[in-house]
Amino acid sequence: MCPELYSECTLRAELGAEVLSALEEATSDVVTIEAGNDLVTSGKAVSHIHYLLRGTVVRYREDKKGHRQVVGIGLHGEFLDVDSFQIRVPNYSMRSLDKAEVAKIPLDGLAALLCRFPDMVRIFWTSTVSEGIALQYWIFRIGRLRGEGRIAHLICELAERLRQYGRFEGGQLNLPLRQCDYAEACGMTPIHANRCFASLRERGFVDVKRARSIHVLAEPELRKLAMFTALPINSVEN
Amino acid sequence: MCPELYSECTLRAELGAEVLSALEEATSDVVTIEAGNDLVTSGKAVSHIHYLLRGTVVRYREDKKGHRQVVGIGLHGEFLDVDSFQIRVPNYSMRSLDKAEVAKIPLDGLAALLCRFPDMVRIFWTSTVSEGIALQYWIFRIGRLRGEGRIAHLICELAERLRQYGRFEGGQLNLPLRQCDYAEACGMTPIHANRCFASLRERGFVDVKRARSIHVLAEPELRKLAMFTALPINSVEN
DNA sequence: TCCGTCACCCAACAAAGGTTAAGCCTATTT
DNA sequence: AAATAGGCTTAACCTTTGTTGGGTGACGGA
Repeated sequence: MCPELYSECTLRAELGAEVLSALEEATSDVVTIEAGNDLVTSGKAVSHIHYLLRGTVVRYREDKKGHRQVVGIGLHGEFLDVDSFQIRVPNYSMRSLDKAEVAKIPLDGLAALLCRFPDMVRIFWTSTVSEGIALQYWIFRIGRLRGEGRIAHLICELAERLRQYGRFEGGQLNLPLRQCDYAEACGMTPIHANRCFASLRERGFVDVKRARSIHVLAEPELRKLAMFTALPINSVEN
Repeated sequence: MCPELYSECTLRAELGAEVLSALEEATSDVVTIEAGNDLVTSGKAVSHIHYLLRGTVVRYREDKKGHRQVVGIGLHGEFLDVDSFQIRVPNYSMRSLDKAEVAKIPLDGLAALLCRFPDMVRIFWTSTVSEGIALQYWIFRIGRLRGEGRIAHLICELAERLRQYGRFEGGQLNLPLRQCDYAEACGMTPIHANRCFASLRERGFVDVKRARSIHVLAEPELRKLAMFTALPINSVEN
């Protein structure tokens, strides 16, 4: 294992150095996933939890016709599925959008760690709560906003998260999401997502050549349009 | 405190008798909430977590214009907001749909309990994970289904949960939800919810005079229409 | 008994979003 | 330099959903 595997972990401060190095020891593999491949497949038992070292991942549910609903986006430095510690057989899948690097921690190894460091349970619980709040935002986004607002809302969320991680330089949203990924996340067709991007561009709120690099020009207006409020955990404002 | 306060708790088996009676001791009040009143208000700090002894509660987020998006439904026997142990200031509200009775456990009392019974942390964490999975279903429902399917999907979820609690006798869904509550949960207008109910009735899938008592006539068809799959936790099938 | 309220119902029209079927641009491959 | 593929764009048409405005029946309070 290369040293400092978890140096960019977003829970670094909470977990502390000792736990991080214990996690590193418990890590069984570091694998590379090519763009478009599944890390986790719905219905197949998992034996590890995943930490994203590099890349971007979507968590999704698929309907009968193979249409995907994205229900979460994993950014590098995040644990992707601590919840699978409880659900051995997930009913969601996860797929990388670009070349990703993933650290895998076996479930039994994690179980041992959680016994050795009881604080970890609290921290992971808090993290799960945090994700739950984010899911409620996601529901609000799809349930109460129409196309343009949904896209704007998702852009705001991603900008907010990147900013927290110190990776939102110059209002630039550099993520490997394509328009069709935004569509799958926002519950609409790619064609409609395209209309929405066009509209946001016309209004001068964003500058988008390709969805993979969005330049946020007017975040306040974007937030207003999307009725976006910052997540309550890990933020001072509300 | 009357005895056996938590006798109908859905986590009864997991928590065990000792913890339940400790919870009962830690309970500071049991209050009655009239229909339509908030238990928890977005932006206002909470000092207690809530357990629902009687009644039905919706958790919702409100937009600027006061339109609600319901993001969760609490049934009696459930803890409504263990997550507020971490988020002191919630950004959601909770409202009772009928005359409800709620047990309140102060946060500091709960903190003491969690130290005394470390297993509780695991149990509450698992419960939070479970709720997260349910939220992903909720996203799928709104994101990938259209009106009729959404209503069907929500009916399936509620039926499933009531069945787990042994309260789904005779295919009768006896909950105080009105059509407009279904609408707020499914991200549509009450008028459209009405059209969807009419359509489900015409097809013979449900018998609805008023939404407050829905008779499920054809659950398999309903599930198929809604592409509903049972929740993975607390269920054998997948 | 009358009145008001609440939940549900309905119809006509407008707007938003899905479907289908193209075409365009750019980066990569050959 | 031509060929290809992926991501984006557009247009025409149709379905779904929202909007507005009104109507019904049951029920509880004055």
